[in-house]
Amino acid sequence: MPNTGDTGRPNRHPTMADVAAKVGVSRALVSIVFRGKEGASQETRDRVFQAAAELGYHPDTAAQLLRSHRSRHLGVLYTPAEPFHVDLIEAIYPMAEKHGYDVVLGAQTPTRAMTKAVEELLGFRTAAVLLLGDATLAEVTRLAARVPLVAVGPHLRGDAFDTVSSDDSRGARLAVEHLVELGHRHIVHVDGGVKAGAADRRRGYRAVMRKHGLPATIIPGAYTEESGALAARELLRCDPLPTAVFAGNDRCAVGIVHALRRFGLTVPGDVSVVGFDGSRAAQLPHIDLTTVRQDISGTAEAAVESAIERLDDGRTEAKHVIRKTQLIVRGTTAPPKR
Amino acid sequence: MPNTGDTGRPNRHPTMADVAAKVGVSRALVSIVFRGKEGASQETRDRVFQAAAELGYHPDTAAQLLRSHRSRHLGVLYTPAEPFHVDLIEAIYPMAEKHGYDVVLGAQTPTRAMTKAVEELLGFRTAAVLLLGDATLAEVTRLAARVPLVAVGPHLRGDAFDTVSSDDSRGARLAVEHLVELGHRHIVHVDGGVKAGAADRRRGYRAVMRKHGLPATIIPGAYTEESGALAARELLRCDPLPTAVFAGNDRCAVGIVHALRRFGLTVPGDVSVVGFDGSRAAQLPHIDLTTVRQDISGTAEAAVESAIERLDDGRTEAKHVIRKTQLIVRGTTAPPKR
DNA sequence: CTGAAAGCGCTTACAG
DNA sequence: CTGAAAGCGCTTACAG
Repeated sequence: MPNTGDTGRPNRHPTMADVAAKVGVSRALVSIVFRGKEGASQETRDRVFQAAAELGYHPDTAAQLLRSHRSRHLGVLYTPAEPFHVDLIEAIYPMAEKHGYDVVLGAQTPTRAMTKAVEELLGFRTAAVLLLGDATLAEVTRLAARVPLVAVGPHLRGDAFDTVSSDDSRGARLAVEHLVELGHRHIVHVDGGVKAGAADRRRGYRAVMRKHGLPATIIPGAYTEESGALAARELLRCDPLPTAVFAGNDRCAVGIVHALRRFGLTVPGDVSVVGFDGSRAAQLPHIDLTTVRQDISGTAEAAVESAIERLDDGRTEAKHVIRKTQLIVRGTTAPPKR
Repeated sequence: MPNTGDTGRPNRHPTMADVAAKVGVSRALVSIVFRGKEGASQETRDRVFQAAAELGYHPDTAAQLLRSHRSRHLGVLYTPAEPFHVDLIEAIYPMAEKHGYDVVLGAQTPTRAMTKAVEELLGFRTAAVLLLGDATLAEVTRLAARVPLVAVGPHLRGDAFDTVSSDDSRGARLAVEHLVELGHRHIVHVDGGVKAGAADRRRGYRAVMRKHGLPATIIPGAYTEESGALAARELLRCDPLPTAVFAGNDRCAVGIVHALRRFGLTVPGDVSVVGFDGSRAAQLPHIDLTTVRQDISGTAEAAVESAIERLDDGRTEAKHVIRKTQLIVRGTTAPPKR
């Protein structure tokens, strides 16, 4: 018995030829209709889309990519567990769409190194790659030799890739000046170690403290809630207790706030806390965190546009964009009671 | 002047032919080496990989997919902003890899509906789709007609798709029994509305309360921190104040804990709180949430294996897996003081 | 191992 | 609008 070809499996996708046959036109015409090119009457377009819908036809992305030799995909390398990255990719999607690009996500997870995620993206021949988060100059340079690259976050310079970063130093100064203006003199910084922007935030903190003749105290931290909770324990060992803390980022700040409250202290009554990022978590009503907001949609916009300029406008010189930061005063800062 | 073909752009990817030419072998042999098939000596393999590395060659996924007519990609539809989904995808990656599959992420965001993400995944011709989170029976059934489908989370039944869900009802009973055993009599449930598992968790709560002759009180909620914070305000209006709360999920529980502490109450001193999910957030030291853990890695494993069975073993009957839940007693529950 | 060949599902000119 | 044709970068037999 000959095989009928019907395996009963739902994954035999219809092709352009099926649609063409059903409508009674050429495959080329179907292609034209689906790409929205001129050369087909409105009536034909309607019939083609109608037939496609009935058949459940959708173009094969792999075939389109292969033949057109022109990817309309932006690869985005990100860490799913990083809330700030999630905020960024949610902003990247509409920006990419505006320019006619799709987004392909490359996830970096505990079991999946950056290199693995990169190879996957390059395997899909994405037109460009947006790299969120930390990366060394060597990594970025190597990647940029293979694909147009925009690094989002790290303060790196190079003429083979673009970057979009925030004015972390200025943001830190805004945060600390705010605390000083409220009357705080004993302000501690829980830093972000070697993570993106951490050095500049430290610098900004130190500069303001020096300017006001105040002693700088830095507790080593990281950009996580755990590190904030840990730092809070350190804080409690200080005598006298600092009246304010400038955290390396929002996640760290949230950890600090919760740990302090758990230990029976009030925020901002006993201790004021400022974060950094302006993440969604900071906005939650039970957190209501005073923070330095990075311009997330502006960053997403600049990153996508940098990629588009290289892709569609032929720009080849590097471009390094720095987005402004903004102090958002909310409920975790107040004048010191002591 | 003829165009040399060198545009100065870094995105002219080398092909298999380039590698073959460099090594001095046929393209077919390079293909064999890259797919790890037999038919090439160890020495040839080394030379091929060496040349590929020097050229920066990586196979074109689109071309492989197109020609082999056999996708080794699992599409995963998820919501980046949902921490529980992030925990799941991090577990899905290694499981998929174990079976020789790659993962393609389809993101559902505020600006990007599920249908859009689905079309993208189908455009890539992923071999199967794992659907995380909420979906209606109609949606799931329609999708399952086009691609082998595993729905993770929703308590749906159908013979066109597989599901993996948790024993939410039993989990809820474990949580509430725990509170009753501690001596609580006034236990409120902040529910998850129409979200996945919410109905079963409500049922479990009601069953235990009824069994012990206790009055059931349900505050309408959602699976978010905001809803928890909101519910905490409701709670404070209760007279007398309930001594324990069973939250619809961990995010909601975290919102409740924080809001209560912010209002000056202690957890578990004044109020005990139990969550649901066993998410990473619940484990954080400053939260230390008592919760009902869903078997995340077991769920990921079952979901991937269900897909693999349809793909590689030809299974066509539906399979509905229910994973056990487990009570994890941590620091947010204690005997009532009142 | 080689080498020629076919073909996956498309896009892209091109003559009619 | 059609129709035949070439080709994207691969995989997959197949004869040698």
